[in-house]
Amino acid sequence: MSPRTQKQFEEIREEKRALIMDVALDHFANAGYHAATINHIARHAGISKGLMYNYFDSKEALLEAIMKRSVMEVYEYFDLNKDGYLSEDEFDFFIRKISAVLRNKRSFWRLFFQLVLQNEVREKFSVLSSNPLIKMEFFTGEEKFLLDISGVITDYFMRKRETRGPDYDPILDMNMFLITLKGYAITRIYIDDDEDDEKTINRIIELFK
Amino acid sequence: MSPRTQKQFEEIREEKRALIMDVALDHFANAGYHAATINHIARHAGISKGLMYNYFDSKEALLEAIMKRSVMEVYEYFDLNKDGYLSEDEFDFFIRKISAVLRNKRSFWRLFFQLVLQNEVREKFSVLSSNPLIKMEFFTGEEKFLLDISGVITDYFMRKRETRGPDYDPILDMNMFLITLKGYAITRIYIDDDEDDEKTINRIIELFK
DNA sequence: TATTTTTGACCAACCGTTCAACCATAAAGA
DNA sequence: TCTTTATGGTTGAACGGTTGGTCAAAAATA
Repeated sequence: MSPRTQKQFEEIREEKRALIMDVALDHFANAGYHAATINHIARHAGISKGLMYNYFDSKEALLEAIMKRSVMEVYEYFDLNKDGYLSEDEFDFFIRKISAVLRNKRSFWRLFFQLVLQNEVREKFSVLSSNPLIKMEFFTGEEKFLLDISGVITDYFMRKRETRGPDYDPILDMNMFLITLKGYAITRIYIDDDEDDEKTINRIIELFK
Repeated sequence: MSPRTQKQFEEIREEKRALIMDVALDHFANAGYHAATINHIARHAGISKGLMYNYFDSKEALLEAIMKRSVMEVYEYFDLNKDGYLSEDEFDFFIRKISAVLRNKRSFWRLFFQLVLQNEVREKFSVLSSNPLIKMEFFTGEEKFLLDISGVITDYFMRKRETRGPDYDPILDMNMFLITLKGYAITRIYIDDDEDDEKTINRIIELFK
């Protein structure tokens, strides 16, 4: 018989797990995964080194948990399973959502880009992405998680062909869109306070709507 | 007295130094600087670990030497000290040069983006860059090296104002150009064989000429 | 033989990880 | 109300392994 109820324990555990993951994400992003140390994370989370291993099996498992949580947060934010269809009216909203998710989760994106830039980490942790930011495949053991907005985007640009003339090249337009999106992402990851951000966002919408 | 002439020694030393740096650059880019090991580099360069320290004082010094060499190569490739002026006619050539320098030195760019994504490495090795790809400041001890094409680009877009109408916003146009350039760079670093590359390049030139 | 290159065993430091021992809590028993 | 007790939280010393770096000795060269 447990002195505390099962639920109490789980709530406390979940809170502490979240705290550790928050601290670790920042440290991973700042120092890089390999240079980051369990000691540093434990100290900044206000717990002992040993306790880290009560919550996460290993440093690698901690990274996996962080990545999975972040991908799920982005996934839920975009709510792609709802319809998976991007209308022209929703396009503004879509771009603004991307802008917001980049701003709000900068540490994650910093870490994400670092990981996908490294071949060996990419293989080890299965953070596969031939098209980062657009397609994120991530699986740990049995579970598999996939965030893929490439289908939605492809669909959107193919439909544009109907309203544009025969000279319209949907593939080229989409590639330019993806390039712009990634360039915007990298820029936004570095520079946080950009007073021209609204202008830039509007221009991107104007160019690809 | 030295059995070989001073010059002979220096030539051999320079060659071996270059070999080590080539191997190290690939390994740093693939595994990440911190995960990369001196042992691995020595083995793949066909020398012993101890000899590494005959050529470079430390792992950090090796990274600095690699970064400095790469920045100098890019610098010489662009030949910016020649005029520092980018005319409209040269714009095509300029974009194609960027494309080529991204393709030819992919390992360096992979490493570069990894480093500038990490705050602590950025501080430690002074690879400063508020605008990566556009401005690279790098100094080691006394020496200082700077690659900055931002001035040339700013100048180019300010001049565009004269031929465009009063509605033309040079700052916005330049920001979009930089975003596009960085997005193109990130894309090109990941994907090496893109049959649509020529189309993309032409479109970028068309958009910002 | 004089000089430089090259080696690999060696070292201290640090890393991720483990574990036996304590601590805190709250229900159960007196 | 106070003590007991069971349970999971928490600690930090300790461990094995790896790393960057050193150095005395050997090999290579002209």
